Amino acid sequence: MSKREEIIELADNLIRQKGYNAFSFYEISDVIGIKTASIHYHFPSKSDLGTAVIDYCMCNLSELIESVKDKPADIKLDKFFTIYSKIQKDSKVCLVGSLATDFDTLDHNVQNKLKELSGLILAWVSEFLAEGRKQEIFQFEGLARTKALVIISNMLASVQLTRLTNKADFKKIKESIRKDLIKQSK
Amino acid sequence: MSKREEIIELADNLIRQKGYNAFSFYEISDVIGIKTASIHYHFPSKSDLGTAVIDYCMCNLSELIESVKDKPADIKLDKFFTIYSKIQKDSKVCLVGSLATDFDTLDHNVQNKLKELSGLILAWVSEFLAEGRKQEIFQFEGLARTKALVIISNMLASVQLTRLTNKADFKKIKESIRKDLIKQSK
DNA sequence: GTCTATACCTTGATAGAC
DNA sequence: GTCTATCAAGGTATAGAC
Repeated sequence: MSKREEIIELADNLIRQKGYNAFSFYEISDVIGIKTASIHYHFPSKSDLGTAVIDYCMCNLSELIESVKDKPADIKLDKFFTIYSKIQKDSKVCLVGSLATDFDTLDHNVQNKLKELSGLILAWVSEFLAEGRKQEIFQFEGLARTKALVIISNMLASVQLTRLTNKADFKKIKESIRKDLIKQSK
Repeated sequence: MSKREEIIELADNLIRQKGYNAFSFYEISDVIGIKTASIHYHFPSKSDLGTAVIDYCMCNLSELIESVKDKPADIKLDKFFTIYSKIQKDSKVCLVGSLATDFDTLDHNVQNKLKELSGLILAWVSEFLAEGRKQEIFQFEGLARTKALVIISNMLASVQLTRLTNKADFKKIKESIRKDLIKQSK
């Protein structure tokens, strides 16, 4: 892994653990054994690093989407849930949620990139929800896009909320949503 | 309103707009016409101000809970939704969500106070959900506490997410949840 | 690409006068 | 209670040598 990638991955983790405004170049330099000035060689400004982190996240997500594109909708839902299960296991939060709370403090470049990321997530989830309903795997009322917003909201906030209540709550929330969505044979 | 209250209210707004680590004493001093040193008279440290903000939020919520305690469950649900509608109108986020993303950077006093606040919210919502189901106003499966977690998650994240997608999405999410919950006469 | 050195700014916080 | 003055710490960022 290149130093550039190392920096991005560490920054990603720090943002999701502490928030964008609380992590510093020094923390990165300290861990990967490189001086703060050297980080500026790879990323001239903190905003450049911020956008790179979001880009990295979008690439990973795109790969995941591609890798399950021929799988049934319920498998896609599982994959989607797994993203947040992993996040929650580390007591972190998701990138979108972390950056959304700091939105007003971000540079326009970072803001726009973040909107791209949320757009990608929303499009994917909307698509496999619609697909699952058509194939009678899922059941829900209204627009697929609205249902996607509801489900994404749930995951996004669950990882935040279970920092305050109980780690076990995450699983309960997840199972409750799944149960509501999966069509019961009555 | 006392200077102390002025400071708390402004800090509350700043946390929900920019995040805990991005707001500074200077911003407060600038707005309410008092020097930063004077703020330290009221709140020796930033953590003291942080806990005071959460306390203030808990007091307001307790008053709201008390004011609707004899009302039917669906009115309570409306009141609960209205809290987030107001937040969303200002493009802000809720205090719990904002502080949850910064959780690891907060002093223990602030962390504990925040857990108290989330406990209060969760207890109230669980209670009126259980009550509403018993009176056959609401319908849902499983524990009231789990359903409360799901609904709180939705509101908490909606105000964050609609910063990135579309302001109108908030209302759609809200209506979708309400429709799912309110018992249909079939 | 990475280093040293350093500039420059913003913060939270304190001391002491009024 | 509020002020002025001041501090130490920590942050991003740049210049220039290697």
